[in-house]
Amino acid sequence: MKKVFLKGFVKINDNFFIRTPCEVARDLIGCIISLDEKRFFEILETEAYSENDPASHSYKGLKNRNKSMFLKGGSLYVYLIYGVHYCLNIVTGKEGRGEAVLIRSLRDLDSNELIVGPGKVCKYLGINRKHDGKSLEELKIRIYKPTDRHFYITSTPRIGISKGRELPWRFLNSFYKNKLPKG
DNA sequence: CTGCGGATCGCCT
DNA sequence: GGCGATCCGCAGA
Repeated sequence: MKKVFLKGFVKINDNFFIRTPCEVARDLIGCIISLDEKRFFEILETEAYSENDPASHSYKGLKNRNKSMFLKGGSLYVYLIYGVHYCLNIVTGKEGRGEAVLIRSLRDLDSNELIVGPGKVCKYLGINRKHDGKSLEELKIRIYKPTDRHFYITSTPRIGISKGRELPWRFLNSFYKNKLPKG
């Protein structure tokens, strides 16, 4: 049992994801995520995407490829990028909003290893197309929130996009700033 | 029906 | 810093 990591953390409640993607993305920094209650990861870096946002997959409305992004908050939107890597998003807001938060990097609480980049995040967590459209609840994925923050949060433009650069919708734990991509 | 391009990564120079 | 890998939904014809 690695529950020792959860001292000072509480399980998030159902309404956590029923907020704007920016609020959720910011609030996820410093949270602990676990798929199996064996391995625990601190979320270091996230990005917010919304429907009225040219960088977002939901920008042009509901399509077959982005339909999971329009599910209710707490659902997963997992897509394959460049035919090679998966990217993990957690949907926010009410059903039909087309908003989500991309998980960009983690810290393995066992090894202290940093897992930097959304493709690597999915590789480490074992996230793939089978997770797309499922909810955190049905997958038994737990997220815990710190009761007190002991770090600062930086926001920057998002990584790897051509449109929507002016929006500071990337959030990261300032302590790891120089180990993460520049914004 | 076809061609394009993407919320990336790792290896090469 | 540049490029190739490798998939597939969608825009355009």
